[in-house]
Amino acid sequence: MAVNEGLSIGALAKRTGLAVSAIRYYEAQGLIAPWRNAGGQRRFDRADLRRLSFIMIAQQFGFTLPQIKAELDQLPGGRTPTKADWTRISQSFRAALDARITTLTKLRDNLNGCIGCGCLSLEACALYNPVDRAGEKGPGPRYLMGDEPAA
Amino acid sequence: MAVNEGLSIGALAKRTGLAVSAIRYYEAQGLIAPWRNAGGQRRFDRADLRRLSFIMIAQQFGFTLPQIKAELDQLPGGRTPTKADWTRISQSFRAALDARITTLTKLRDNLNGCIGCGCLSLEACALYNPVDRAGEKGPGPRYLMGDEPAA
DNA sequence: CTAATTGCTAAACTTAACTTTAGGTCAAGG
DNA sequence: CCTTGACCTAAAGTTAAGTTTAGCAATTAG
Repeated sequence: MAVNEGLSIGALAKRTGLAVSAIRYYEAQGLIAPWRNAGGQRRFDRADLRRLSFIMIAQQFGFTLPQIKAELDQLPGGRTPTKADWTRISQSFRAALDARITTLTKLRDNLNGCIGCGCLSLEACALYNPVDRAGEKGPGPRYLMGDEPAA
Repeated sequence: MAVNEGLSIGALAKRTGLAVSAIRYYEAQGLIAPWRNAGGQRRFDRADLRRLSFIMIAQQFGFTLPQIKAELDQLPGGRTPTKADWTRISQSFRAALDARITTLTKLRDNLNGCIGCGCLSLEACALYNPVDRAGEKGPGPRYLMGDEPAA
């Protein structure tokens, strides 16, 4: 337990609450990059705890791993990220979040006037030309909201 | 094109913008229940257009098919649903939506104070005992936010 | 020093929500 | 009547985000 030995994957798992397999998976996806000790085992440093924290929170917000990776890739390569680094990357992040909340709220208000009033037919329903595509959430191809109302 | 022949699956697809395969899939999941014509082909009636509309909108809001089915199952079995029926089922729906928006907003505000300030470490971060689990979005098992900060 | 943990890799399995493919049937127009 | 285009079923493939399994190697506790 010398100061500079780094954390094992199990230790990281315990401290974050993530499964060991999940952490390995994040490495495979390029979200973290541990080094290896003499015996070939992964070693992480403290900064990785914060990266994992960020990943977990970002997922709660509904971001995909590639999106999260894009954010994390903006962190400095060489040195340990500072508070300022984290603040910076959380900015663009916040913007995306705001957009998501706005869209959801608009949709809810439309729901009020549209499904709520029983007008839910394809002709002239505001929900069919949606404000924006509400985030490409969920797996698999996705054909959202239509076209040609009265073909 | 007699008044009472019902719509073919292709017609439905064209009017909703859904893929034919998606509509068949919804039937398999019990979200719609077309009848068959003499030749064994599916026939839908106009009410199904509205059911599909509801499905599409509900998905935009982030609901899963089982959840949507639960709502649709509250529609009257025998007769064609009325405006009042749709209004009623949209109520519980709206409540869930409101909750989702609230959670997201709270999280965003925490992001402000928490990641934004650089405090993103496991000890004493408000985001680690999250307000609520933010919706079981996304496939696969999910271990959310932790425990035992300083084991 | 040895047994019990913990870690390693590669590959297969899981869930949701569909799509694609393969091989055949039905319906509508000319 | 025949040919196209729409439909049918069943089964397999797809994506995301992991988990599970199998068979070994490295660490650590006693």
